[in-house]
Amino acid sequence: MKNATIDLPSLPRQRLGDQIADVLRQQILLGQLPPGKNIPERETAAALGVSRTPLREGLLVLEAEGLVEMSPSKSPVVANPTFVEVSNLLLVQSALEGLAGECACDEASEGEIDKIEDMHKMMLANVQEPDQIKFFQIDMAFHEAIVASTKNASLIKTHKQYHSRLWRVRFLSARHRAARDKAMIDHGRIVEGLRLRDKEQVSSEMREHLRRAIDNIRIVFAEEETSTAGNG
Amino acid sequence: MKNATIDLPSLPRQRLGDQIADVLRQQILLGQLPPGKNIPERETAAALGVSRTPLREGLLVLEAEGLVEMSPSKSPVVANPTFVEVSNLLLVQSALEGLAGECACDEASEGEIDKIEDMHKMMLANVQEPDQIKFFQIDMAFHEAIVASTKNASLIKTHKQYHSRLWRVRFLSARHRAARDKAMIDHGRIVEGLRLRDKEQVSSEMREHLRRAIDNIRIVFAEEETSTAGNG
DNA sequence: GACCTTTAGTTGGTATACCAAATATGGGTC
DNA sequence: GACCCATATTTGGTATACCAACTAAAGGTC
Repeated sequence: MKNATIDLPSLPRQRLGDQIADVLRQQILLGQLPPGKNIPERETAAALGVSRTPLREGLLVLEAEGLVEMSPSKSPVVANPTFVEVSNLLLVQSALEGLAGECACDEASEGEIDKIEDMHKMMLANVQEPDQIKFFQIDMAFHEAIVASTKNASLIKTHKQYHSRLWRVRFLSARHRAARDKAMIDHGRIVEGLRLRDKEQVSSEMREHLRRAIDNIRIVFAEEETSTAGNG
Repeated sequence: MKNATIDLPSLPRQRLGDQIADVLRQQILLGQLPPGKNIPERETAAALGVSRTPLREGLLVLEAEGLVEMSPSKSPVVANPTFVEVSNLLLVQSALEGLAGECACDEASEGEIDKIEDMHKMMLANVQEPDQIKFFQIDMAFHEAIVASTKNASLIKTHKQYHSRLWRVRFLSARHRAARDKAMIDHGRIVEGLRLRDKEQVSSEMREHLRRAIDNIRIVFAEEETSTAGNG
């Protein structure tokens, strides 16, 4: 096993547990720690070059976020949500982004809207590129930027957590060209509404954008169903 | 100091850290641990009859919920949110409850709506009682019951967290008779909409109900301002 | 040969011990 | 007498050690 020690700054600017949570969260989002994977405490702590105490604190953070499930006498495990659970998550996220759209019309500066529009244009330029990761990352940044422009710290934090839990499945969904095309249409209307500061339009477009995503994700789960059935 | 040891079941059915989080959360909500109060780890652990490790895990839970703030080399402290922060929390909660109202129209059973209506009637019977705590507790249970009827686990959990953070300030707000009267009107429309399964009505009533609460809470902060100014 | 029992090993849960940073306090100096 | 520096104490952060529950495997019995 390669020694995956994370770099420890001599001055602990941040709690080690939070840094560990960040590292593990990245690994989960990127699929290096796939859903269902065990995360034994001793082994993982040794691999990261830390003790069990901060590792455990990091795992508890991820458990609170819903990315990891812990149960007594069993190794913590990367969450593997069902379609219904993901659907529920998307509903909540749609409500959060609906609010974000409304607040952004009040709070976003022109400069922030400029940057949001830039992201939209960059996505348009990449919509037919084979490099899906780039497209997807800008997609996520687009949504994050709108939420950030509301300056509502609670909204930003809660949205970020749902973002993490939905990252993987939305990434799988973004592989479909049709889903990307639909997303671009929605994004265009959102940017347009932001320019006009039209709360009603932006709010409902963002809300419905995510609700439509549920259908795309149903396809992803159906594919996974057939592929796992083929393996068994 | 009285020994406030919590009862430890010989079989740890639940993680000790979570139990500790529950105990401290109750104490914060009830004002036994008022905003700004220090929660030193060693002292508190000793008072609860546990070691620092699980106490710390409990504190981290409360920090994630926003009820406690932790910073290096300083005792954890009970959060003391500003009006702007509370206002932001209420906006998010309004979005969550708006979604809950919509989903409840689809998912709530007739029996669940019966219980929700019972709570409403019980509040009507207590609206002019001096026992504000009882009125307030039913008020909170009323909102919780509607959210629970959606069967959306993520929504329930996130709503519960915001519920905790808003508990104290909403309790202070509920002392005002005018606020209670207004609440009863809103609740009546909500129950009516639930019976009719009118998503649009229930959703917008619940959303606006909480947004109106912002004004009541502004009054609470104004009062606190003057009272602290008087003390200084 | 199959099933039950026991035991060894692994897991997470908790307590304790150690460390470093920050702070408050007391003594010394100007 | 006031201000500065050194030190002792208290804080949270981390590592380690211990424990109880669960699991799985091996050996004995029917």
